[in-house]
Amino acid sequence: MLSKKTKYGLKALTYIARVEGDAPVQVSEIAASEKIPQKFLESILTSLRKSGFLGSKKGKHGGYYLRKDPSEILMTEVMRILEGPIAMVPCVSLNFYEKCDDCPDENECSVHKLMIQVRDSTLNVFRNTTLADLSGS
Amino acid sequence: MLSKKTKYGLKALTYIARVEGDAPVQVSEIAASEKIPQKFLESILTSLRKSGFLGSKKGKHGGYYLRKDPSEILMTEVMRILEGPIAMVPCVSLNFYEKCDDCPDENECSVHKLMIQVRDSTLNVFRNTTLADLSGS
DNA sequence: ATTAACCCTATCGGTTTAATAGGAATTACA
DNA sequence: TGTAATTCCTATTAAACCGATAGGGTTAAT
Repeated sequence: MLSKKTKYGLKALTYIARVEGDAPVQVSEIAASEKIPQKFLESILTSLRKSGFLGSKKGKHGGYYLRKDPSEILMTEVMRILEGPIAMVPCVSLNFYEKCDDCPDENECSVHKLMIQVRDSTLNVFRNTTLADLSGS
Repeated sequence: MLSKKTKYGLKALTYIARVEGDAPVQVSEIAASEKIPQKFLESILTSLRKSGFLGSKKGKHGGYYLRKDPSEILMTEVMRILEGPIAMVPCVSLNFYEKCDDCPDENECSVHKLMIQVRDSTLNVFRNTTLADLSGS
């Protein structure tokens, strides 16, 4: 299941990408427009800022803005920040690999084989989708 | 994340498919061989029995057996029983659809569009994989 | 009768998720 | 210079879910 955090984060990024003029976009505006609890959204935008996707301007008339062109923001990167590993099991994760306690040999594990296929097909989607694709009509 | 329940369930099904002669396979044997907590595994096999994948024989020398040929057990079906929806959000789920509270129009939701792609690519894997594929060398 | 196995219900501790609370720091602008 | 608007920071919470365990009931082979 996609977490609310990820869902809200993606919607917020899309909103900013669509709206963006020169002025930064305020949390309150995004929250109201996308029906996202404001305080929760604040924490999500913070993590997107800390990971480099967003910049912020403090104080009155402050807000958030994209630090890259939407076409350069890949879903693989966004998903890994918001949702964590893309793979369904750590033993097939490229960025968050962990060995299973049980499996003596990954190559003989039926789950391993299946989950590699799922990972690859999902990666194929995320690698070929950018924020520009999401925000475009 | 794939739940332990699903992981254990898949491993158990694979084990049964590989071992199967005429005699049913015992929970204790699967649990020991695959390093799965036995009581937990019992509950998993129960749900696989109730959903028609497995049959059981009670009493001494009892156990579980497949009710269909492995080549006829599709991952789509197994995953839906063990893990639930294949889609990452209910609003793109084929079998567990739910409308989002927020979204006024699904067709304009960027998350919706992205998650349809992910769903389809994952479905494509599960629809083309059977237990025979998992248990085959 | 005894034993081995599945079957059923309940419970529990831990973790994660989603959200809220309260204020501190910063900036625009009158 | 003061006030309002806004991001920033830390802490807390309620609920849900997950993984596992407990304890026995039922069934069947020998």
